[in-house]
Amino acid sequence: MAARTNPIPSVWARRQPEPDQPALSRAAIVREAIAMLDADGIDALSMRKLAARLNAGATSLYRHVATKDELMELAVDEVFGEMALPAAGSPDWRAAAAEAAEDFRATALRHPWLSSVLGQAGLAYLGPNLLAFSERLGALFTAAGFPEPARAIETLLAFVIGMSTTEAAWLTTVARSGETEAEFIARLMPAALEATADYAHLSGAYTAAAAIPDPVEIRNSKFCYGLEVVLDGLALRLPR
Amino acid sequence: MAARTNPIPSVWARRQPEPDQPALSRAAIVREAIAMLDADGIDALSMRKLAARLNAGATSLYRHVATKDELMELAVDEVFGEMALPAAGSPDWRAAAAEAAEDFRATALRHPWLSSVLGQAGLAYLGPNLLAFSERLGALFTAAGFPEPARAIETLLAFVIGMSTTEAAWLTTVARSGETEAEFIARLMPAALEATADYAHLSGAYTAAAAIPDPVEIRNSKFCYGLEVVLDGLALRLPR
DNA sequence: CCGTCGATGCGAACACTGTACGAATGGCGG
DNA sequence: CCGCCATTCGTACAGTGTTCGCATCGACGG
Repeated sequence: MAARTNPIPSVWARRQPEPDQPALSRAAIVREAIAMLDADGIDALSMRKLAARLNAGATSLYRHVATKDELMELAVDEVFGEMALPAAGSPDWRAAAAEAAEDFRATALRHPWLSSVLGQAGLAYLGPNLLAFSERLGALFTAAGFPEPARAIETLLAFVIGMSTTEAAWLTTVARSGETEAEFIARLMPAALEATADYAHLSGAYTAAAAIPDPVEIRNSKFCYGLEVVLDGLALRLPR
Repeated sequence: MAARTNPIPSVWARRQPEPDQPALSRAAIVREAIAMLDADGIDALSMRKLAARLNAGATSLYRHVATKDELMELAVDEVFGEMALPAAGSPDWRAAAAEAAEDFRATALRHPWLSSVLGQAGLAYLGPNLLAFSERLGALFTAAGFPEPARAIETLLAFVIGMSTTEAAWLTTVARSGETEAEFIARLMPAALEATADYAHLSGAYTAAAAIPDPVEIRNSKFCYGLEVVLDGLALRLPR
């Protein structure tokens, strides 16, 4: 028992708290997790790799976070916190709602892994940031005079989530290919056209889309079109 | 080298093809995978367990399926095949579109794992069944006179996917708890009310929802409300 | 009837994963 | 100075997806 398995503890080995490397904390863990998720996608995040980036042992994380799923919930709510709270007092409810929707989309595209998590956990977990966001959205629709503001929220969010999820998944696929979005489309086009050869409407839509040079612009206008549709439909629910 | 690690091969050990257990095939694998996914959720599906249910060795599956991800893509398109193709010739485009939307939702709720996969892979993978579905939807909107049928499809699908994803994720959470949906809600209510104590609109919405006894009915009417909103918005795009 | 060949099945192994457990350590209150 | 408690972390376990190479089998050509 005399011989320790560790090297002789010396003054030099004793690590002193580095002020720039703030001690392990829930906030630091979540922050670094988000950074890894953004950089390398959802599959690249493992507790071991995350711990390594924090200069910590793998199992040390569990002192601050119960489980990996819980860490994900925290990460999700954290990025929801990036969204600006909808302006509830605005006289122009349409503009305010559109802004909130676009902010949601932008956040989802900035963190494409978010869609994966939403697909599994949904909005069931109510973090404070999402809670605040929904509340303000409710205030917005109530102030606008909607008889069923909750329904309006749900409808708008469903559209935004559906659109952003599809878009984020697409961007993830593109990113995995290592190519530009335009390159990826160009490479995929022949296969897509062949697959849709028997389908008049689909192949027509594909060739039409291919004519527009900038894929980003296509996606933007897709989103705007749908958003206007939803807002128009909602406007019909306003009294008088 | 003389002693084989296998037991002495005898006539009795030699397996004869059982006609009711049709040989390993891609179709059989996909079918069984869907059964497992439906029964126990997405986390319960592993190649080994799947193989065991097929009375096969784990790695035998890879003769018929390149990768687990590919298996998932096949499973997704397979369940898309359960949907009825939208009636393209119908004079009432609204009814036909609504029917397609509800069919999509029903399918997503019958296979709640679908949302998880969509969140990761999106609609990037174009299986023949989803292709056919989209094509018919395109025909429907074209016949109805929409100037931009592709946009209409995308908008409708975004809403349906968003709504179904959220709903499926919720149902998965409920299922994991082992309780009825009503029981689960009842147990969650105090926490939800406390969490939303500071938020007038949210807690109001919660208490209002709690008054309605049947949670299924709430979800149905949520979906219908949003669907009507989207269809109303689309109708405005029809010429004249 | 035998020999060969391609397709199929599968056992073992590899590199990882999330996480439970218990031992070590360090700083702090008494 | 002692004892305690929060924190850290090495080890271990039960899995995971997937690769490799070998065994086996049915069909077919000679």
